[in-house]
Amino acid sequence: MTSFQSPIGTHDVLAPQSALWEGLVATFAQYAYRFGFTLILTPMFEEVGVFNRGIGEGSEVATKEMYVFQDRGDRTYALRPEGTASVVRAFVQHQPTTPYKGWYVTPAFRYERPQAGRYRQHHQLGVEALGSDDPALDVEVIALAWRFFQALGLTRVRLLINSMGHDECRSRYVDVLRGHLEEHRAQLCDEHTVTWSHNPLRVLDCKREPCIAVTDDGPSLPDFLCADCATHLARVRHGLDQLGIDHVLAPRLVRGFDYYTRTTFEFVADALGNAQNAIGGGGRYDGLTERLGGKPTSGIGFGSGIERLLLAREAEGVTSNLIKRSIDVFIVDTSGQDVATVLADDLRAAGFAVERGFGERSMKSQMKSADRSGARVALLIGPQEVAADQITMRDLRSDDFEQAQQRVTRENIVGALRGHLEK
RNA sequence: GUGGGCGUAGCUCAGUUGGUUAGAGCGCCAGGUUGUGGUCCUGGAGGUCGCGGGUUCGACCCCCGUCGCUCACCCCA
Repeated sequence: MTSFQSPIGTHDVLAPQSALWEGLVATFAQYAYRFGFTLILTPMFEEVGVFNRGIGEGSEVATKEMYVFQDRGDRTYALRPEGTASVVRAFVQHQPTTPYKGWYVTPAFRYERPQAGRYRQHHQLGVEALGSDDPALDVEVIALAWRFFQALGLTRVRLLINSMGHDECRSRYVDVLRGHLEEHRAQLCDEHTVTWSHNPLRVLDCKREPCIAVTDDGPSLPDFLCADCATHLARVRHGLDQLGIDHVLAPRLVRGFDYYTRTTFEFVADALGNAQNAIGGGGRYDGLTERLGGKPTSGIGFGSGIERLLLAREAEGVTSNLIKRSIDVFIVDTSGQDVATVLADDLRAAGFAVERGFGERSMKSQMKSADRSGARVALLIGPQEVAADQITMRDLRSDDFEQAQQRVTRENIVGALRGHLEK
């Protein structure tokens, strides 16, 4: 019989790696709550229009990378390629009181060729805050991300920030940019000599020398902001300065989704040496609720890729665990399994993480399992202990047989164990 | 979608110009007398050499195809 393996671009995560995921998500949840966000769960698939209208039909993700499928009722759905559109759809549907602040953790799906830091199923955590256009909210969202990265132990992270303006500022800029590109279209890279007029902003994002040269001495987006948008950007930057969050203005930062207005930002991990070094990003999307059929409501959010965060930690050599995931006690029972069964239940009820030997294995063999389990203490139960209604408590970190080991009565074991582990 | 590298035991890898029963380390299991892990010693289990064709007296090795992994371009988390 042939076996199966995980689909292209997907991965199974087992221990001990999975403990890093647990710790990372728990850390994010903790910070999200500190900042006043509550958890939101939305379906992993949506009507395809949620994403087409949300992130923009012309975007790379919507046109080439979505997992679209028909269900048995002939409805057209798509697995979500990012987090924001679903949350905003839910916001429009349920109309919670504002300001609404939700955090999420979710798989995201994009049909692409996998490579370092890029997968067909990856995982994002993020927040969305709707109902206020106060730049102080932008600052909070960015600060949450920043503090979270710090908590993960990341130090080599740069924050790039820009403003897309609102519709009018942006279209004025795009017009001028288009003119500039037309004038210099012959000097653009091979791809953009053909496609520059379709979406001029994309050219800013191009990493090839010719396009960089052309756009470098072209119009700069921040110069085209209206007074309100310019003030907004300035106040966001002022807030970041107040918090000591270093950032640089990145006039060519436009990002891949069409919904952004005003503030956009991206976190780059310099420890990641490849092209997939963006560990998070986001921005303000003041027109998105309307595009999804709701009332005008301003919003801002950010998303971050779990796989990339873990890669960045690894690249920086951060080894902290984030969460404890080891067992406290291993029960070795050579008198049959009855004592172990009840003792394990008692200890678990008392809050200990308990593992035990299974099968009629020798004490030596079970001790070996105890050692490998990482438990600090082994509890030994053999015929002698059963006869005396006692348990032998052995500290596995010690190599001194006499000191490491003591007999405890069955009824005192919880207290003795607690006392020992707290030492 | 395009291109480079790679697929041998659970893991990391050897495998000479194609030549008998395919190896190592780690891991796993069991022993090293009378109930005790981590070091040491001994033994053992475990592989359709990714899969399918082809060349050859003979293929892990050569050729073709295919699947997968990986890296890069593009784009993004």
